[in-house]
Amino acid sequence: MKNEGIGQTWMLDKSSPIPVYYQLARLIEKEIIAGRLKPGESLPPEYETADHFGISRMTVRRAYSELIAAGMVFSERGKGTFVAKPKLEDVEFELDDFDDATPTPKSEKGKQVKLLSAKIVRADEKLASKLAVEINTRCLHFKMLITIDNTPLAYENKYIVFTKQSPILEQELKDPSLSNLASIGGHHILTTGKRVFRASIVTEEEAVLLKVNRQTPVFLVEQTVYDNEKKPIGWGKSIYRGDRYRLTTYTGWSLSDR
Amino acid sequence: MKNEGIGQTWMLDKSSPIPVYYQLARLIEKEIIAGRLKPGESLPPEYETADHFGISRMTVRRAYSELIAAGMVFSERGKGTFVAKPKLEDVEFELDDFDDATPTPKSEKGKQVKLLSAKIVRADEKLASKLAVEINTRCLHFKMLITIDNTPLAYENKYIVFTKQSPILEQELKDPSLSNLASIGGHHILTTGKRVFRASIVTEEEAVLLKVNRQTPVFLVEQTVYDNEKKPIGWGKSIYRGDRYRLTTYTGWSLSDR
DNA sequence: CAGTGGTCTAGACCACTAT
DNA sequence: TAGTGGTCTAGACCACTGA
Repeated sequence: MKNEGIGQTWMLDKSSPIPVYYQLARLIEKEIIAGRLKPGESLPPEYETADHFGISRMTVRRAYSELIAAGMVFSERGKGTFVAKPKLEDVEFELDDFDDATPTPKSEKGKQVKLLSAKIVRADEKLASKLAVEINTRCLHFKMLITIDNTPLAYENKYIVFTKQSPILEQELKDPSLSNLASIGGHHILTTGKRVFRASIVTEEEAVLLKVNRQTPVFLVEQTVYDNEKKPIGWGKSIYRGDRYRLTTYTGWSLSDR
Repeated sequence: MKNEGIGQTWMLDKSSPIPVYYQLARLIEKEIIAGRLKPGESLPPEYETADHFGISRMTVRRAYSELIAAGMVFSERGKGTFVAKPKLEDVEFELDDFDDATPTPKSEKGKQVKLLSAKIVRADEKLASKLAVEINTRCLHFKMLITIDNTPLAYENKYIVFTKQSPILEQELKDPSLSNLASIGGHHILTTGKRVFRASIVTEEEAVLLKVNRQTPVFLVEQTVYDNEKKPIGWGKSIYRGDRYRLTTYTGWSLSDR
């Protein structure tokens, strides 16, 4: 978990108009993105980094703070500062209890992800454009069904760019989130993701899989996962039962509840 | 726009285990929430606050930073630090161009909000529970239709607790967002809001209003706006055409694009 | 115990804004 | 020019962690 300093050479330009703390933060960000600083590993302690670059500890703290605010690292008093695990799937849906009166959040126990199929496909025009690859490029395709207590809740289709060294390990399919799937194929740490939510109605096929009536409302969720270089490496289209899922957002001020 | 210092008396306890910067931030937050520091007004300059409380300027900066991070204030170099206008409706839907290939965001020009009705109603059981008031409490009820180029896009029902001094001014109904509506009735600055999104299907009534077919998918958006004391003061239920609206979220790391 | 991050100080110089 | 926020320093003491 230890780490041997950041950047062999001086890469901080104190005479630059760009603040030192920002230069340092970006430098560390690059180390993380490049994979030379991996999730779980520790950053050099503040004193050390300050020494190494000949800057004040407060300036180092400012740099670390930026990374903390971005969610890339976290610190623990008395222990150190560590690279965080990227959380791409953190805008999770909640299961809708669907009873307006009782805000009791149902437990997600019994939640299961069933892999319906996993195969290699050739990108058609649409998929090729989503993944920004040539048509006919080979991609991994996963179909999954999410159930709770054997009731189907969601149906997911996920595609990731196929990169030769992609042995599909049973083990890695236990949590087939797009970000985990993408990490199978030697891809780097993921940096960003995008989700688009639409309100829609089940198709025939989906109705059968989800065991719901025709005309059942659903969330249609399109998710793209990007590379370090912001190139798409994964794309997915999921159907969430509108009668079981909801999405909640909070806005506004308040120091108190943060 | 000037302001005469924060807190007449010493309210900072330097011997407390609670950090001074945090005490100060909360103190200023209270001033803002209480309305003694209004949006647009300036906070005392950093030097002055530091002097006033006998603390270092860096500590004041840390406090101000917390408020900036919370979105309550903002600073401008050379000018000062100012109380921000609360933005409650900032998780706006985007108009869906609905053509997957072209990500050209349609302009929202021609967008109009038509007030269908505005009246005083008595809270039924459901509304009473949403607004945390007694059944039969009087509330203002607004029905609105949002159109663009005369095409209906969304239908909104909003309720706010009626507080006697609520002269409904035409002028204030031009932008009938919940937070603006709520400010009509002498309510304080709003602090927080919650939105719940569901996927659903239009009712008969809504289909007529929105001029869409039966079975059209829609977003059902429930919004609650809270008081400084976190008591609900407004509640709304809106229907957004699923074929014209979408919701986008971004997740993950990256210092670069912030 | 030594090592870490958390807070705080009392200065400093700078860039920007307004007058 | 005076006033503001933005950055940075070189210390300090503390609370917490782990061996």
